[in-house]
Amino acid sequence: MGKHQNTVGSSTYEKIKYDIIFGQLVPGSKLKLENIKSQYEASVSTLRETLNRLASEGFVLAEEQRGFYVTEVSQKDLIEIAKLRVLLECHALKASVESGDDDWEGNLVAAHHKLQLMEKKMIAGDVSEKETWKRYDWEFHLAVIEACNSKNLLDLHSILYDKYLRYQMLVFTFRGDEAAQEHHKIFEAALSRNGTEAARLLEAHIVNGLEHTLAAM
Amino acid sequence: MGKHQNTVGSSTYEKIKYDIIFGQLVPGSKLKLENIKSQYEASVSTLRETLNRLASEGFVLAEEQRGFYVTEVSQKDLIEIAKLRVLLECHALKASVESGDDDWEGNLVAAHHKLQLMEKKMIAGDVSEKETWKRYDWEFHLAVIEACNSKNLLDLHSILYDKYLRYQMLVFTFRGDEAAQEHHKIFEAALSRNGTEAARLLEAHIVNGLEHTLAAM
DNA sequence: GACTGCAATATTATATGATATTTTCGATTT
DNA sequence: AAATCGAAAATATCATATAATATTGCAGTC
Repeated sequence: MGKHQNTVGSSTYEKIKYDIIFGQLVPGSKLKLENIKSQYEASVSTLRETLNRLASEGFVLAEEQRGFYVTEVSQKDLIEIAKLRVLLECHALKASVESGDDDWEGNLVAAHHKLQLMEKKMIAGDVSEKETWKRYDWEFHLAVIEACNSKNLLDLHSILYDKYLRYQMLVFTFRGDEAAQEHHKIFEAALSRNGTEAARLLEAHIVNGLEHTLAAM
Repeated sequence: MGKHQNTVGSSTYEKIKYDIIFGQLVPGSKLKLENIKSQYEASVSTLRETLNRLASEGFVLAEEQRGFYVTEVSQKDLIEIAKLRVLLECHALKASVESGDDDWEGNLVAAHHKLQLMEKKMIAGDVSEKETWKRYDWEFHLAVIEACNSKNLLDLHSILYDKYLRYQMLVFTFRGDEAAQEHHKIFEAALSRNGTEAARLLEAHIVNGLEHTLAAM
């Protein structure tokens, strides 16, 4: 089967990226190679490959001859990221809504359904699966824009989403019912092929999330 | 002085990136570690760091346990990149024109002046310095958007510009007078703080370049 | 006594060559 | 043809050597 066994490199990449996004590695802290070597059980060379990749994506700061640091966070940076996400995701949404086929609709309906189920659980007070919830949120947002017909755009969006997510995790507080309703409205507008309206709703959704996070910082 | 001596890693990064952008390394070709090791005079580990960085940026394709390849080119990819450049650069331009201060104006005037001088030379038939010309083109486009007040946006734009440049170099033909006039109009609109008009002109400039390149592919 | 500049030392990052895995490809067999 | 096996080639990983940066301690000065 397609179950490809992971290399040490790719799995440490996943782990470190995860730990940065979910706050296990604190912003600004130094990533001393000898320390993280034991923590992630990989050799220096492998770690350097990983850290160079993460530096390209902006999760790590690589200072020549001085080592690696977890990227700092700031309100300004969050605002920049949110604005860029609005710009790219709304653009992708409009393109996607225009050219999405039946497969796209099917995927979208499925992603929305799963997200909705999870949101109901969380609103009911069960916060045990916030991990899964975040995955479903990602899958929903991706499903909406997936038919935009631009791999380059989807790749950029993916990184921006993760950066935005990092800030959300930093000050984790559930927006609950409000966000769920916004998702639902976006879903309906997209499915009825009203790109302009869906983009408007998506922008509001992101901006609301931004303000919520800023207020908690 | 701030003249920091380069590490092997950063200089091989520059070299390989340069060779990809300027077509020295042909699209799709395999980057066998032993081969490029002698060509770029660096060890396997150092090269792997470099190639991982370039893979994050999209200039290299890293296939797990199968090695590294120079990213392929295609008309579809070029179109995607041009569209994204329009989206990001026009957005940045409008923000920049709104908030640019005197320093921004000064920089812009200088960059435009230098570009213009070089364009005159090239139109007159001297194609010996296309290297410098390209740098001035970059510096002009950067100067226009530099006051957009978003490091994240400028970083993304920089990578997109390089990807676009790669396609231009692939089919190198000088658009000459036409492009020079477009630059001049963008410059005037930006300086007179007419963001909407400048963005419209910039979009046309990029789209014209795109069509020129597509036609030559 | 506190501060500055300098040298010796310790720590850390960078780079390398060697080793262990994995894949590729051709020869052989079914 | 398809499948299997094994040698050769390539990648992934590691431990170690080299080079740079930070730190410490000590004189000399204000």
